[in-house]
Amino acid sequence: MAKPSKTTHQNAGLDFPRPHTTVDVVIFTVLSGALQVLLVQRPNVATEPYPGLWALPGGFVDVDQDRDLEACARRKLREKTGVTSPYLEQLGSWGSAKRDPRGWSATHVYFALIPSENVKLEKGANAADVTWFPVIDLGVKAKLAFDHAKILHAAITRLRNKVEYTSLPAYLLPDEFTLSDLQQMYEIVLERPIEKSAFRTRVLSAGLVDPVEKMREGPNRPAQLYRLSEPEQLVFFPRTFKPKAE
Amino acid sequence: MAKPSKTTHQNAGLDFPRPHTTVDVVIFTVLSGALQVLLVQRPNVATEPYPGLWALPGGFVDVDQDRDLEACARRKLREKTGVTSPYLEQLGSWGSAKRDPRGWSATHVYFALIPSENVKLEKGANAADVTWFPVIDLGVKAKLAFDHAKILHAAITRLRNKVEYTSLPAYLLPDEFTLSDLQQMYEIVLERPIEKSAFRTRVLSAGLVDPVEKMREGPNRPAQLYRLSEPEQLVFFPRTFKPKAE
DNA sequence: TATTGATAGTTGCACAGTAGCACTAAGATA
DNA sequence: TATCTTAGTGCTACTGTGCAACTATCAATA
Repeated sequence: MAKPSKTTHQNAGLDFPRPHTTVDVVIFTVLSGALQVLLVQRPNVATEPYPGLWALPGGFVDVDQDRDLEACARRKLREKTGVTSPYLEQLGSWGSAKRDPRGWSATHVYFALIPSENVKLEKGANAADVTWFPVIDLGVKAKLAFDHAKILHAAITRLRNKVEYTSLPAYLLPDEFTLSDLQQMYEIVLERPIEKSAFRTRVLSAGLVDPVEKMREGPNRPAQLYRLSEPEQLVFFPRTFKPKAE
Repeated sequence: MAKPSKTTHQNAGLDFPRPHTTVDVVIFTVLSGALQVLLVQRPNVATEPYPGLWALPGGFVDVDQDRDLEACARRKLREKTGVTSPYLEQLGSWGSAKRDPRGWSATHVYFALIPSENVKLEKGANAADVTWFPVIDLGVKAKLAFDHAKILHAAITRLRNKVEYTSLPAYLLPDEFTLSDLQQMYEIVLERPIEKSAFRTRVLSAGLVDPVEKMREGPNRPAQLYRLSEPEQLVFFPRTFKPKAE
C-alpha cells in the first residue's frame, strides 16, 4: 500500500511521488474508402521523448483547465480537428513505470468517430504535423511513440468488435446518409462484404434511422436519405453479422 | 494545452500540478445465491475523506512498488481477498477536479470475478472492515464514498451486458463445475431464468468446456463435471439470449 | 421391490433473423 | 430502345433460441 492512508494528513497535500497523468485520443474517420486514424508528429528536439515519431494526439491533464477527463479529451479533439460533437467513448487507461522515459505515467485513452466532412486539421501552435494514416498501412510499420502502437491496436480491436453488433459506423457519416452509405461504412471497418438484404432488414427493424423527405440524386436510381432517429443513443443489435465466422 | 511540451525539460521533472492517481477494484462473487461486491469501510477519522463510509477497495498507485496499473490492481485484490489469479478486466477510469476533496484525482478501475470458495477476507493492517454486500441491496441505499456508487453502477451494467453474450460467469465458479452450476451463475447475474436446452447447446457447441472423467455425486442423478477448455480465453457467443427482451 | 422426489439431460417443433442469391425498380446515357 | 449502374425486394435455406414435454439416474422410503 502507498503511504498516505493514515500517516501525516492534516493538510490536503499528499506529498509522495505522483505519476504523470495524460489523456490521449484515438480519432477515426473514413477517408478515401479506408479507415484512417489521426496522428501527430512529436517535436523533433532531443529534450522531448520520442522526437520526430508519430503519436496519438494527447497530452497532460491541465488541472486548472480541465474539469474532468472527458472534457480534457474533447478539448484535445477540438484543438486538432475543430470537431465539437463527435462520438466519444472511453477506451481504457494505460499506466506503468516504463511507458514514458520521464517517469511513471498513466494515460486515459478515448476514442472518437467523426465524419471526414467535418474535419479541419489544425497544425496547432507547436507546428507539429497532423495527418490521417490509413490503419491498414499502420498494421505493418507501426513505429509509434510511447506505447501508442499497443493502444492503437486495442482501439482498432474494440472498434471492429463493436461494429459487429452496434450502430457505431453511423457516426462516421454526416447527418443524412443512405443505407448504402451506411453499409459501406460497415464494410470498410470490418474489411468484408455484408449481405445487403440482411443489412437493410436489421437496420430498419431496429428503428435505428428515420427516412427524411429527400432522395439522394445521382447518375443512377435515387436513394432514400435517412438520419439517426436517436443520435445520442448507440443501438445494440441482438446478433453479430456472421455468427460462425472465425 | 498544459505547459510541459517544449519549455524547460532538460531534466525529467515536469514541475506543474499533477492529479492524484489511484486504482480501485470492483470485486464480484456469488455467495448465498446472490451477486455480491466487496466493500471496505473508510477509516473513521476526520482527516480522511468520507470517514466511516463504505468504498471500493483501492488506493494510491505506489510508483516504487507497482510496475503498472494492472499489477497495482492485482496487489490490492490479493491484499483484500488472498486471491491471486482472478478474472481481471479494466472497467475504465474516472477523473475530475471534484471527485476527491483532496484535489484533482483520477482512478483506474478494474473489475474482478472470483469464486467465493477461494476467498479469505483480510481485514488488513488498518483494521478497516471488509465485507461482501449483495448488489441488490446496494441498489437502494448506495451511499458510498467518492463517486464509487457511480463506478459500481457502471461495473454492474458492464457485467450484466457482457454476461449476455460471453462466458464470464464461468469465472465465478471453481475449476470444476456442472452445466447446471454454470447456468445458475448466469441466472443469478442476469436475474432471470434461462432455457436449459438452449443454454446447454450454446455452451457445448462453443467448445467452452471440456468434460472431466468425473461426475458430481449427490442425492440425485450424478452430473457431468466440466472445466474451462481455455481458462485464459473469454468466449464470445454470436447472440444474446433473449433477442427482443426489453 | 416398487414408488417417489429431485436433478440431469434429451427431443421435437415453432419462431426469428441472417446467408445467399436472384429478381425488380428507377434513374442517366448512348 | 437498349444498356449500365445503383437502389431496393423476395424467396429459400440454415442456424440457434423459446418452449414444453419427455426420459434417465440417483437416494430415500414405503
